[in-house]
Amino acid sequence: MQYTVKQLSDLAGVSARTLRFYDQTGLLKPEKINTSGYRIYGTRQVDRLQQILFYRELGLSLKTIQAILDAPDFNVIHALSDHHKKLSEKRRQLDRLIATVEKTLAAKKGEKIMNDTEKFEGFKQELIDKNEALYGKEIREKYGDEAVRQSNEKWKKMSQADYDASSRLEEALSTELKRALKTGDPAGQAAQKAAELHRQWLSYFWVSYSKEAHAGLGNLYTADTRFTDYYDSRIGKGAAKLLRDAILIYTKTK
Amino acid sequence: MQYTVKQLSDLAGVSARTLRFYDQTGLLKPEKINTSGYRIYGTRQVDRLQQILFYRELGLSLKTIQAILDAPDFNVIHALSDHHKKLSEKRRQLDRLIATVEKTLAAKKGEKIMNDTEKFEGFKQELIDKNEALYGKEIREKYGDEAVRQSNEKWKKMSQADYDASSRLEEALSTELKRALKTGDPAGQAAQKAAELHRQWLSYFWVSYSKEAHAGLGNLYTADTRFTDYYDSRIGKGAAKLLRDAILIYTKTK
DNA sequence: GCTTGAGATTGACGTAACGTCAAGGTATAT
DNA sequence: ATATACCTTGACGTTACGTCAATCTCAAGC
Repeated sequence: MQYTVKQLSDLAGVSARTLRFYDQTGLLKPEKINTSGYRIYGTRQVDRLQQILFYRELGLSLKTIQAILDAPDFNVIHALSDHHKKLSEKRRQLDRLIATVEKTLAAKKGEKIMNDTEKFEGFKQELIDKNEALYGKEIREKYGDEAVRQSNEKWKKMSQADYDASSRLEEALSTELKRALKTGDPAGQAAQKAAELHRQWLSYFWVSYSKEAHAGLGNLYTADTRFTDYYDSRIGKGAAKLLRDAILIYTKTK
Repeated sequence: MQYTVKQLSDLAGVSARTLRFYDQTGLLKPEKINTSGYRIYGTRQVDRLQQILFYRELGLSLKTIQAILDAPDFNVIHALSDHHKKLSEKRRQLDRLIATVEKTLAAKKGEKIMNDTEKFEGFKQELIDKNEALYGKEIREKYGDEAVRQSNEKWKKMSQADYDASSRLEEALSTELKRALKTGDPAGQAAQKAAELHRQWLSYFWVSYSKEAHAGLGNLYTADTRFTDYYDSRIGKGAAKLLRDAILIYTKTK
């Protein structure tokens, strides 16, 4: 069997550059060079390459490998037994390493959950307060104390899962809004999808959804600099205004 | 406590050159430079160095380590998961390699003949090959070569962003499945959410989605020990079966 | 005060094992 | 005849430092 560089490299799973490099260093010379200057490898080279890769896997330097393979008393069977032993050992090492990574990962995840929970609690309280400050009076007047109490209850009961889900929605909204910013068209597909996501996201926080309230919140986004800053800095300049316009269109047409 | 390069290098067991190099790349800047131009390290730097060496031990690149240390809560889990994946891949490859050594040894001893392809069976580690090995045969039989080819094409073109997104989905799936395991109910909210996430995840790998194919893959999860082991070890005992059942319900009812 | 040896500094080049262009020649199918 | 895939030889880039060289600083001993 005869192979060119590409053929052998495909066979062995190494790059053509690697084979040229091995030729250059004398580690693996081709069987011959044809009239066009192409490297041609034969079966003996294939076998030698296999040996090289075994040793390479063990972490030996190419220099060392060459010395081993070119030693006059090199014994293939002995070498292979040796490979087997060392590879098994290496696998045990790798297992230990993986276990360590897993442990670290578990610890970090634990940390993150605690962190998120804490963040979440703080975030919840903040939002309840903000909600109360923004809408409390108005809603109280319109729908009575009971509605406000219910809303706040819902808030407090909001589970971690809900929070996670709403976070994911927020991320999706952010992505969509970024896309929408490229065209800047509030009636476009991306912007309308963003508005829809925003409605879904809202449903995690409001007891009942109404188009008017949604539109009202949209207006707030440009009227209140805290919101504008939040969206513009996280998503891009003009994001708050774009979202507002998208919501206005969304609530009117859907 | 304050240290010069040599003192810190002795303390931490790294060379002074390493510390200078870390300074140069910004990975570990000294606390201050004294009037003679000496680098002076403080306690915070000692702690950071410890972190660096820990992650270095795990095999992460200095670039990655810097990213982790400079953006703690965001990057670390993803980076470690990523690394874990790589290490696991490496482990699987090692297993195959050991098998190849055994085979080669048997061939040499028994004068059996191995063809050139067999000689390198354990060495290749491309994702596509692996994907092909895992899903190829089954899917090929059921849905034809074209589907597999297209899927491989999709893989090749899959961008880093997609990869990241699919990793996140995988993580979310894992979380949801763990939650579902607590009740064990495949029709429950968590399990159904897991099935949905699994569908989303799949969409990153399959060109076209069909309920039948999805259900088929679900069945594979319990029929094939490779999958069962994977899910059960990573998520919990019975995870594979639960996911299968959830998928079956999901594909029938949605 | 002077010497001496350890330790500090900034370059700058070296190393391993390739990866990645660039510029050009070759084989082959249409 | 041309497109495409594959071949060639440079030559520079990469990672994580090692290894000089030339020079400066510090603490100790005489």
